[in-house]
Amino acid sequence: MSKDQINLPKTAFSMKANLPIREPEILKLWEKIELYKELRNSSKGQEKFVLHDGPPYANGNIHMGTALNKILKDIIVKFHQMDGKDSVYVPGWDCHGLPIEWKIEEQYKKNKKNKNEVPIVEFRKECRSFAEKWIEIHKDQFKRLGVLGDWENYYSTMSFGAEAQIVRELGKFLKEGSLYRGFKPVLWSTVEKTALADAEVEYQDHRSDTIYACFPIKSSNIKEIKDSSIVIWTTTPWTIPANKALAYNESLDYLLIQINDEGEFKNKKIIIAEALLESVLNDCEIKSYRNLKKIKGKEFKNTICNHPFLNLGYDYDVPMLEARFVTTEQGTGIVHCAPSHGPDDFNLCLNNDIKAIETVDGDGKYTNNVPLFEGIHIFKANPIVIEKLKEQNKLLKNGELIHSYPHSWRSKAPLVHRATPQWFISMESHKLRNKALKAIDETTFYPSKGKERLKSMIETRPDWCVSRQRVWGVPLPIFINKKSKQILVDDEVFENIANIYEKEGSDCWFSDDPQKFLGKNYNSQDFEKLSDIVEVWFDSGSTHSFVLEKRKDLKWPASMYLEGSDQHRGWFHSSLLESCGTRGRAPFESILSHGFVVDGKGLKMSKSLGNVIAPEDILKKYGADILRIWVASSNYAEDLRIDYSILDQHSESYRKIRNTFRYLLGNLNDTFADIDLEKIEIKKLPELEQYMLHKIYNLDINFNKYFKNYDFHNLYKELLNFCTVDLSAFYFDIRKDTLYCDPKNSEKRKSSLLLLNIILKSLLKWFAPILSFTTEEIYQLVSKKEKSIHLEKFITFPKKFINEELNNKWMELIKIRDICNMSIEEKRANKEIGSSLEASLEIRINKKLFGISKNIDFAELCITSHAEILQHEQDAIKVNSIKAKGSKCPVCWKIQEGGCLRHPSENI
RNA sequence: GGGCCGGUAGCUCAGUUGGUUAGAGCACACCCUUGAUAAGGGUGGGGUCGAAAGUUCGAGUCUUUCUCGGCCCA
Repeated sequence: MSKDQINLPKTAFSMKANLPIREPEILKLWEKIELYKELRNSSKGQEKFVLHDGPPYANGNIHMGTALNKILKDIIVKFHQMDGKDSVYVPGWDCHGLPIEWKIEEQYKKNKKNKNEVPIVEFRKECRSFAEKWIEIHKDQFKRLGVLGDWENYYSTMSFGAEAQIVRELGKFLKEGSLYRGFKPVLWSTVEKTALADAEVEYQDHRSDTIYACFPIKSSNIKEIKDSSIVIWTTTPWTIPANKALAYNESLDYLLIQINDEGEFKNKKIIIAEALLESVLNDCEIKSYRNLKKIKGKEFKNTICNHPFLNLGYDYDVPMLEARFVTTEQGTGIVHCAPSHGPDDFNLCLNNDIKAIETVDGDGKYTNNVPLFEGIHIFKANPIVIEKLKEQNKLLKNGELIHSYPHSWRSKAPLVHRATPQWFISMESHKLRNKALKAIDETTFYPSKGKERLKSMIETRPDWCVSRQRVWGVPLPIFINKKSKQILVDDEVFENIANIYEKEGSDCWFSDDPQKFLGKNYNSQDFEKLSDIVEVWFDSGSTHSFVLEKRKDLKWPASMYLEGSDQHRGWFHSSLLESCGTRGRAPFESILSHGFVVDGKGLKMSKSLGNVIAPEDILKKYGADILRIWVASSNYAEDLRIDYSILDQHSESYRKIRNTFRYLLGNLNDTFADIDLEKIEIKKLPELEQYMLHKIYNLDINFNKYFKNYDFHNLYKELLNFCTVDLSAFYFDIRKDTLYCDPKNSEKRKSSLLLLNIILKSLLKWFAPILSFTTEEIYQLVSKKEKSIHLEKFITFPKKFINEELNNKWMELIKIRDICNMSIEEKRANKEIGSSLEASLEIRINKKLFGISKNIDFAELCITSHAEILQHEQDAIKVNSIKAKGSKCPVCWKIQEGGCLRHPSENI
């Protein structure tokens, strides 16, 4: 029996994918045909969908989080493109900032160069070329993932145009008056006279003076405590002159006690946390005391104290404020707050309208804002503070403590928190908070929980500090009048600076004559030029202004911002504030946030756990399409797990999908007919084909529903199930007989080929945004219509595909088929039957089922040689399988008595 | 330490307003096939829904506590 008599599948589409080799070839094709340009040309005039890229930092190789982010973006961009929109994607990079500064400094260290001896402009040039280098590396890595975008015309926050626009944006805040000069504590070295970043800090043991100091109650709702004192403990007595508040924890219990010991404090009443009673009594050597009252923390609300130096000119109120950072680890359970000398203190005070002021200058000496202490160096102030406290009878005890304390990595000198002049954007002065909250309400969030997350952050955040004392960034375009101390606010000056940056970048701020920036209307002698730079979140928060607004191919606001959920405090946040401040609304219509990549057990990836997987490893072992399946099939609303066993399982699914395509291509012999769906005469098709068209229509409805909600894991599951359940195990299996063994011109066979064509076209398009490489590989094999699958649009299926009645009927038929299979399996287990074609079915069904089964060939449906249907009153469905009688047709392998009717000449 | 989010079969995910024996695909086991063949088909096993307590006639679903994990803040 020769095999040329049957129509076996034949295709050039290999079963083995070999994605790591094949995908780069497809990338070359996309480059050759200039796919991104083609996409733009072909979508001219269509409604725009603009997913605005959140810029990754141009530093270091991409990791799984970046890969996830870019692939998710690409999937969404491609979906909208195929949905008929002009879906534009312009990738960008965040370039300024500390991490790059460090990298350059590290290089200096290696080469024994001193940063301070390098001119700023030269240093900045090195930062710039460092960022440029990484942008190029990232570009290739992102392209390799299959991400389509305008790679040639990407944006960066360090482009001259961006730097210029950032100046214009700041100018808007300055002009409005919401950008103001304030003070904020930063880690400061009085030796180097400079601020230090966290990474420049070394912790070493340090001996500090400690004090227990008393703050007398001035007024309180608790009447029993009015003649008593709050006791605080601190390791920095020199900050007492800068004290502005006391912090307590409302969930702690406190005690009012009276000291009985002889001495200065006899009969004095003090308040401390109950949990710290023992340690305070011990430290302060209090032998005898009386417990007067227990106080709940929350009762302290609205209590006001006096400063211990009340009689020395410190005659302001010291309010008690509620703070969660107060613990019972050490001290008294009440913390003294100097907003100029601690971040916690600063934030707490800021939220209670107590601003930090300049209490200590760059050298470490008190300023004239501090009575009694002006001109004294803070490191020499402790003994004086202690002495004054004693003098005022406010010192319960003093001592010493050796503890871990921050030091400069260069000079090894101890550091302090010092309030330095900083620039803030007010959340309140021009109703920025309200505008932002309203904008959040007008934004769609995927998943919806993102809305509350962003909202609660905006509701409570303090004013936005936009200045940094660093080098690698956009200089704050601020001049201060030396005499009046007024900030220069002049549109012409801002625009002049912007125009200069536009031409030559912002380096010149540090090197050129200030007069160049001031123009003709002001004399540079009269002004101090600031050397602060803009914090990088303002840079990236402004991308909408120099990317979305400036480029003709984009639109403002963006259709979507899409980032990891950490960006609720990052880019989503800063973009929202910047845009609400300057334009009164959000720069996005929707926000999609995704979770974090964790390992197979749900733990975060870390070198020490050894559970890190790099995108590169996956690309080498599996290919980008497998990674893209992983993205599509994971629920991004939560954290996304990945390990090799998970990837192995996804690559199994990929094989199933690939083989589905291979079956289609094989039976179509790699020839593809583009069928006009509207012209199909559905009623002339066999019922099985009609039923499949209904399934396709239904699947497309779900597909669209899921896509509209960006619910890709359900969408992918739906497609995968269609391939395995409806095609492979059902339609394909049943139709093998017809496709292989019917004459080529048989109507039934032609109908099936028609379906295969439709299925191929549908699957290619449905899968294209996810399996970008594999669908292209197939498209290149069969289609001559367009240059790429990605230039195609989704199919609109004709309504006439719908046939609910038929669908209901076939759901019943499939139930019967399932029972037939169970019956065959019984006989198979007994070794009576092997292949299902060795079986003959006796199906007994009730009247109703019998009615709908009249024209149905169950032998065909169940792939048996024979099937008989009998009407039975009792049983709904009962099936008995017996071994088929007769001889096996050498062509179609059916076992029939009296020979095969289809292949009579082959019978022996 | 605080805030927010989450924990359903080995894996990826469904589970409407609380309502029958908690579902799908993959993986697994066994069988069949050898004309999708490093493929394909069939059948089957597998979950005390993170834990405990509570509300209810009834809880995967509501409440509380705990636990584990993630993000942000400190």
